[in-house]
Amino acid sequence: MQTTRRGRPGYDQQGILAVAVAAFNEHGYDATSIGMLAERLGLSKSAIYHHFGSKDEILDRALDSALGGLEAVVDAPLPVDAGAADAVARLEHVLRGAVHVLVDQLPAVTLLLRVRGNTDVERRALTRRRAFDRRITALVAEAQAEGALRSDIDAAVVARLTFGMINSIVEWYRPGGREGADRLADDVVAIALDGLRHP
Amino acid sequence: MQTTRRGRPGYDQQGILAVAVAAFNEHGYDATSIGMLAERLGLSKSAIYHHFGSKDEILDRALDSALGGLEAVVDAPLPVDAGAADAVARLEHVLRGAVHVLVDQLPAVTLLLRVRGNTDVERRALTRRRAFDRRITALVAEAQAEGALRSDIDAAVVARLTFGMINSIVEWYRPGGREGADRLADDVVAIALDGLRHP
DNA sequence: GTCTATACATTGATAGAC
DNA sequence: GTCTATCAATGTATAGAC
Repeated sequence: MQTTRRGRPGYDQQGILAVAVAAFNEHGYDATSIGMLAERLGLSKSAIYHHFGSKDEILDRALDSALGGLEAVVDAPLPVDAGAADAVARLEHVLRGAVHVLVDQLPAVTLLLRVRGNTDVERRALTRRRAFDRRITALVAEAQAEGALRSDIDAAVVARLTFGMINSIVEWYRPGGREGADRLADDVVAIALDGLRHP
Repeated sequence: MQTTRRGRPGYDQQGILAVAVAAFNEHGYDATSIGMLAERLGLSKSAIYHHFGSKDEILDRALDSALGGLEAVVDAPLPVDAGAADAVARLEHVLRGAVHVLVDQLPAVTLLLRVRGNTDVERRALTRRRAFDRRITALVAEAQAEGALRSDIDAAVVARLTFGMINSIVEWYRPGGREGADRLADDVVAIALDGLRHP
């Protein structure tokens, strides 16, 4: 890890990455030139190429960070005890975890959600995203089989619509707003599981 | 309207528009060059400039089409009778209508949802989108005031999450799939209003 | 670790013939 | 309504000095 900052004026990869991801989200990856990044960083274009081999590599690092965060949520869905929780409880925990990853890594996840698969880097990221989706769908199907969730809607559709709701948070959530991540996760779970209709 | 096709080999604006929107959605607006459009159309670059003044103008036309469709849904929310329906019924009707517009104008709406506001054309489209969002939020607030919807979640958050769910349909829905638009609208309304939990 | 200078491809857009 | 030819600007990336 060369994340340790020693020389004062110089940037390290993390510093450049943060600025780059912000710029990618503002203007889109393609519309963001290396020159624009250089300007924001107060560097020359070639200084950036000292840290990253290509523009694609910058994107690759950012996407890996976001995917790692999301994968960690489904990899460790156990809240406190090791007791085998039912599928709905695990699903609810995953939904809350995903909201928190979205909020905590807002720029990287935002970038991830806009990837369309036009380059090798983007296609690899999409493959990992699809694997994530399949695990969510399996969890939904399990909860349906347990009789805890309604079974009149296809599990894959449920997974897509529910995560569509969660993912849309990157479109409007800004840190420091009225809504905290915990409250937001409560709202998402409330709508997804119990609906908007007044009880 | 010069949509009427007279000369056989020549393209009209609509024909070019359809190909352009598809390309924009595949590669992103910025990554799609006029040269790529010319190639797909079997035309030269300058032939395209005969139909549209600029690349921006092509985007403008496409976004206007998508926005018009969505605005029509909230402008005429009355199903059959002119009787003043309650707010929940009107909201449900708007949700279903939005799903249908998404499915019917999938390419144009997909493009609209990816706009970030980097040019004047994009900013104008975003302004119209925000006006649409405000009308949805008002409808939700009205339904909450009537006591039909739960009031423990902010109306604006409800509107954003619900339409986040609907908008995410463009990410995976493909015409001709198992799920028809009507069925999909049923699923969205079922989850949003009544939730996933087994009754 | 940063710079200047530059190579080389591609871009959006225009001019003018047919 | 379409073409060829061309422009100026901008893009990614590299070479080599400090």
